[in-house]
Amino acid sequence: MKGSPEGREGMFRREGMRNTLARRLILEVLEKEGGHLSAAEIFFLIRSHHTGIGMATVYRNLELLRKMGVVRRLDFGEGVGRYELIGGEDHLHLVCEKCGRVWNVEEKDYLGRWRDFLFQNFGFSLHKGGISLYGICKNCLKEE
Amino acid sequence: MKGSPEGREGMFRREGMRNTLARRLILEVLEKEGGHLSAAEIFFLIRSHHTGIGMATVYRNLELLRKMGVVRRLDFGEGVGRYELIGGEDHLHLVCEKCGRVWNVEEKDYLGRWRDFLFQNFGFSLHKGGISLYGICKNCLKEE
DNA sequence: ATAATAATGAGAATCATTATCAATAAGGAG
DNA sequence: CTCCTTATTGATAATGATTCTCATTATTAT
Repeated sequence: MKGSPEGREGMFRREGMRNTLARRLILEVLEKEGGHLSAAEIFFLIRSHHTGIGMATVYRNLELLRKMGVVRRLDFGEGVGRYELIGGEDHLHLVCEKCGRVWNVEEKDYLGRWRDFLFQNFGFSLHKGGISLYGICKNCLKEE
Repeated sequence: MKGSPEGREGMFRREGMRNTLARRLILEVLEKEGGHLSAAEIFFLIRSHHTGIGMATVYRNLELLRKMGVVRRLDFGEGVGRYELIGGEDHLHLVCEKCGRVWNVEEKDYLGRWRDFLFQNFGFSLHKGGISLYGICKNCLKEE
């Protein structure tokens, strides 16, 4: 969506949607910060420069952007939803259950074979991105 | 833990833990019902036979059992935690984002190779069980 | 049986998220 | 540019899941 010809302004011009400040700011934060941000984190990052943006608006628009296929909601089992922009290389999330860190891994080969396998055997169409796997990371393994 | 020589009574006998009614009932429900139960579901299943078991007790003991390595907490992104007994064959959860159904898949081969790959390349020790993958299931693909 | 204390139930408290609703502002028409 | 329609907003209340509090109860070692 980032590099689409219509650009930011046009992105919301369908179906009577409007190109509002809040939406621009949310996308801006997601682009600049990258990573996996919670609604609250996005809210406070925006608040540091623009007062008068409400928490509810952040939630509403994240849900809207999700439905539009622009962002993806992630759930690392912390009890908080996290959001990332869709686009760029597909990647896995390796979530460490000890330290809570999340490692992005860009890997196509195994993931592709895995996807084919699941589709052929179970008719299950695995998502392109946003796959999370749980375990213990390198660093935490050392400490044991 | 199910087939351990000490049995149910002995399971809690370590570190000053006690073998209480609530704990026995929670384990019983998890065994009988199988599947992936939420705390609320476990609570109501117990309540149907035994009044006077509190919600807080269910949560407390599920967390305890998790720490003991007896149950696993699952998160399918519904905003509710789900619990299953650890043990038996390792399996994957294929979570359908359309219908919400969860398909248990017992598969060792690919999963094992995948685990080896992640360990060798990233030093990441993938969990034995409780891995969830998101996508669209067979049935929902048909309807599109 | 008794004493020491782990565990409990009930309800309050917390945290993330969603719903409500009057006020605001985006964008098309003139 | 101004006016009008209505999508969107901010503030706040409401919800739902989970955790905390604390006086009471029940389990276990003795």
